[in-house]
Amino acid sequence: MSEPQQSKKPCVDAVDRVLIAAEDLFATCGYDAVSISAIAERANVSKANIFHHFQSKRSLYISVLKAAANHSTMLLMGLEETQSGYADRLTMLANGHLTNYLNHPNKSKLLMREILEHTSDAEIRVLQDDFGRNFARVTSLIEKAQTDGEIRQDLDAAIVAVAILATNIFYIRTREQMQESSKISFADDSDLYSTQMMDLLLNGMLSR
Amino acid sequence: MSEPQQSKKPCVDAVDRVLIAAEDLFATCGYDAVSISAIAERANVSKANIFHHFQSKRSLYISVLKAAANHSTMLLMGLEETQSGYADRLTMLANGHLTNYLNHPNKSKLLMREILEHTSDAEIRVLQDDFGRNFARVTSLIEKAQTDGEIRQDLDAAIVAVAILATNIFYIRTREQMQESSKISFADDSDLYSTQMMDLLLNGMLSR
DNA sequence: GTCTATACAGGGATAGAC
DNA sequence: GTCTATCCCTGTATAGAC
Repeated sequence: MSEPQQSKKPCVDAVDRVLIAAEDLFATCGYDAVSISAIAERANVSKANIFHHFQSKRSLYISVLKAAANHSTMLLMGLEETQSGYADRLTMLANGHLTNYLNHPNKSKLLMREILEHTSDAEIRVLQDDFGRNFARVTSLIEKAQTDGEIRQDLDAAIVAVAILATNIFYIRTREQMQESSKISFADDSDLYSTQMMDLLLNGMLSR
Repeated sequence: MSEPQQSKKPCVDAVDRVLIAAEDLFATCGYDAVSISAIAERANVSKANIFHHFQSKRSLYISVLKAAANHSTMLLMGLEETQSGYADRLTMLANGHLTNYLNHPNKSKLLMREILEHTSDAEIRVLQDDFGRNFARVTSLIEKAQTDGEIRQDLDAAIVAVAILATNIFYIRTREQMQESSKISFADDSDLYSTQMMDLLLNGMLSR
């Protein structure tokens, strides 16, 4: 239907360029350390133009966050219907969670910052609730596995969920530091990390 | 030797009041969101006075960070000499790590932020190196446990260390959110959390 | 050591032409 | 929709009196 864009150099329209620049800068430097001027410069637009499209700096930030959230939210869907055993499903879940984040480092940095920080802003509470719902979904998957007897029934399902998510998040956030200090075999091999960690979580670390 | 201080209301000298105020504000709001004026107001001194004692905002921040690091660093010491089995030692380690952070939320927030973020600042790299050394110490404790046969030898010791630290850090950072969403039994009982998590890590989650 | 006053840069946001 | 120019405020930092 629409004509092919007459490729100007940017080739995406201004709003998108602003959103991309903002995502990048906010993710790297944090909200307060980024100025509208910096975003404008990187997006090749004027400051005033940004304020034309977004009511305020904060609302631009919220837009960026929402885009990131939409992108990451529906990862878990479809997992409930898989046929394989629960251990496999949990492994797939952990792996999917991890690679999604590694593939979109900016979006994940932004979301994590807001989820781990305790904000009073209503718009952001929504994101935290999103996360809470996803967490609950993981928990209930684990509960099913317990009913089926595949997972120990004396464990709190939430503890298991925390273990899976926590280790993933830690890995993502500290990967770069680990790479520097060498000696850590899984630092630049997320599959290796994932395999070993799930082995530990599933089977424990004590010798038998 | 020294005379008892003639208790003025503050009862600590200006520099300390500034450091305390700064720690509190930086921990809660982050570096960029805190202004010298805000610190001055809370500490009951003038802006200029802060700049008299600290060369710049950044150097004040570094001072606060260093104080926090000194306080938290030598937690692990003495653990190598304990007599009990490795499983107990690791449990004590995890527990100590956790309660230390819960008892000093501001210091831990500040340190975590800087450790998890990838900074280029040389002064801050020092803190990250500190953390790296502590991490290495935990790892080598685990390696000893493997040599003794108490812990599975097919596991990478670093994976075990990551699992312990990651779950603790996640717990600390998300405790408040968990408390809101109820249904999470260990949200306001860190001992319960610690016990259950170590049970999971030591024994795994699969039924047998 | 502590203050008041001030310099000066950069921030967010608006006005108005094109 | 996009720009240039501008407003006003707040931020860090300094000067100089006490």
